[in-house]
Amino acid sequence: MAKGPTVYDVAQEAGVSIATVSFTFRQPDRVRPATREAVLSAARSLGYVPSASARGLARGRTGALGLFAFDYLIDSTAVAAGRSDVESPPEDPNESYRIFPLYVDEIQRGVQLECWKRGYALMVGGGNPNTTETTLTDIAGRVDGLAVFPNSLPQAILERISQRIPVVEVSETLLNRELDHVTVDNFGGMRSLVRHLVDVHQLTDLQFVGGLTSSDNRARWSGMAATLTQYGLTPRPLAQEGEFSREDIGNLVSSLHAAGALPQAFVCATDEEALKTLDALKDAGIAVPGTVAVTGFDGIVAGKIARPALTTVRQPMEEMGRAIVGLLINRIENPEQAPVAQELPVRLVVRESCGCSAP
Amino acid sequence: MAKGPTVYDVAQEAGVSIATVSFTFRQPDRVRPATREAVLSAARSLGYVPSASARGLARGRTGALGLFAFDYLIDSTAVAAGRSDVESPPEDPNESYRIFPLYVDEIQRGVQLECWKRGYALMVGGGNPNTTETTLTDIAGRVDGLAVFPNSLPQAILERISQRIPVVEVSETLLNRELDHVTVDNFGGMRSLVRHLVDVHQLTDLQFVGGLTSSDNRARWSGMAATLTQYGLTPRPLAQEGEFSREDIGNLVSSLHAAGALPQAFVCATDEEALKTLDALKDAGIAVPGTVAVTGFDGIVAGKIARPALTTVRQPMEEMGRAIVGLLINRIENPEQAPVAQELPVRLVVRESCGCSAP
DNA sequence: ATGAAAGCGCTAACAA
DNA sequence: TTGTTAGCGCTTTCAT
Repeated sequence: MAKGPTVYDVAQEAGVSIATVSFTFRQPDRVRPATREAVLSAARSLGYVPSASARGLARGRTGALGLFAFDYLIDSTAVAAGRSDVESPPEDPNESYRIFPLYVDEIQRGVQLECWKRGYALMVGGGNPNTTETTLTDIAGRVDGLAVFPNSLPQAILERISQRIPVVEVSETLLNRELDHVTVDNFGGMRSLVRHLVDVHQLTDLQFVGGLTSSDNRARWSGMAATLTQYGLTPRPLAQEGEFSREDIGNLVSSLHAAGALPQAFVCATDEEALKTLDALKDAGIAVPGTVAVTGFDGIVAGKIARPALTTVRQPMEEMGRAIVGLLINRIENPEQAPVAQELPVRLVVRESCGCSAP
Repeated sequence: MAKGPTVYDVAQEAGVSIATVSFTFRQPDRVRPATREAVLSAARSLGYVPSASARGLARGRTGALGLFAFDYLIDSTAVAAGRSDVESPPEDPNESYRIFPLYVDEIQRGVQLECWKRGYALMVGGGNPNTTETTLTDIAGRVDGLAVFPNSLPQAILERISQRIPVVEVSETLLNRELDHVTVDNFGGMRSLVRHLVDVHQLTDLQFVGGLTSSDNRARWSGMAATLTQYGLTPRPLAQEGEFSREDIGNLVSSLHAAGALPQAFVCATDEEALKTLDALKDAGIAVPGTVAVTGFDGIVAGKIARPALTTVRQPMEEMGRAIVGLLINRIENPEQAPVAQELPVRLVVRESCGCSAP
């Protein structure tokens, strides 16, 4: 690769100064048409490609945004297990994970589209258990703003980066509200869901399933609790505080079953937990929605394919991605503004697992 | 965002020169341990984040790779229609496309993983019908190498970029073999598939379905033709040269059906076409695999969910992504080397649509 | 082992 | 309208 031509080469070829070359690209109207043509054709014939590094250095901004996500290698075996109609044994290692687009992917898509639309380039970074500080500052040094998924990187590093460039968080608010972030109406979504269960299906005995580690989950739980209270009903207490594994859920189900104390519905904090619950219930030979209903939250694709299809609350993932970019750009242009928390609406998606019949 | 600290600030704080600061980060062994500590702690306390732009300018390389893909908004309605067990009407606009990860996504994943592993940052770019030259050179100016999907951008632009930085193409060889590219063993894959159809299912009358516009498709077709010839069989001539739409396939199927001239199998060039064929056959009330078999090529996820599940040839997408990055980095480090064409193996995936029974 | 200094290619005052 | 020029922050000889 020969070192490419620079502004100097183009300037010489066109018989103008480098400033004129720069203007021609940045503010075409500032130069006389004839000059512009000369520069453009010189650039074209030379195969000139402006150096983003040089420009970034000079302008103090890179024109790129970053997206940092944890490198989730989901074990879809567990997810797939809930779907009786899909072959379960992975055919080869390549197919053993990521059968469906995940939450993260869908948001990433929104981020990409919005970035391009707004004229920003997008750098994607991936965390993994041993993300070094170097990797991280490396990407931080390349962008004008960074979007991060919850838990995708240590709080200390996050803090440091956010001192340097705007950072927006998805869902979670780790750094005490100093950062912009986008969330969804978890409380309201859960309220709609619970109302559906109570009003339409006449259910009164609901069990929440989900850890209370994320703020999303906490909001969902409180939405459920508050709504039931309005009806004069009492939600079943939580089984545990932390994350629920497939095994945890299996144990929960069997002990409840053994005690003859099954709820009328398992209201899960996330689709993933709901899928695991579907799976556990199936193992225990308990009919869904016949004997007990199950609901999720998120709206991931796997829930749509599951049988029974999962009733859930869908987050507007693509919109979230776009909103993230909007906040980032807004803050880049407007650094001093107070932190913004943008809340997006969710939508109840009624399918089969709540007791409604298939369309 | 206060302008962040620079090498100068760190140097001053640590009581050394900027060169020493640079060395400390680039070649830690070149500086005395005590010095190193001083610099590191100064950097830490100042919250120093090196500027990628400055570094890129100075070194002549950005340390980033680019991936450019067409912004495929797949109409999954057609795809979903082939699956009788999945609700077909999209619930909302957000769900009307991209139900499953696409070919492109899976490759992108491989690219991401390999980039991070090799210490490169990744910029993703998205083409759309009106990608301007500006957008494009903009991304070209930011990276040390670019991976492009076929048809994701005009050949003229591609040519220009490849003059400046290494470019590797996925599958297609547009620019007359001047570029590195990765392909898969389309010919061999099709041979395995045809042999399966002939040997196991005793089929002798096969109809190819697919446009001959891509080199992948051409290789698949010739693999089929050559293999049948070896058996002394004759492949059905192609119905048309260009791309096959759902409607084209519908017409093909009905005219064949009306003429009582259905083949024993439709061997499709891609999974997407196979899914459309499944769909068309279903509309025509023709049983698959009972009356006629159908096969695809690619191994996209939707084919696995379809009913009957699609027999196909799977491309090692993640591997392809990794290979692309490998070629790119190799050429960056070794610019003068002759163009490389790396061919990856494929694997026959027998499912139901060929007549085999579900596992 | 460390410092001085010359760029890397571009932008943006400021002049002309 | 166009040219001059001083950086932007970092790397990298070349001295010391």
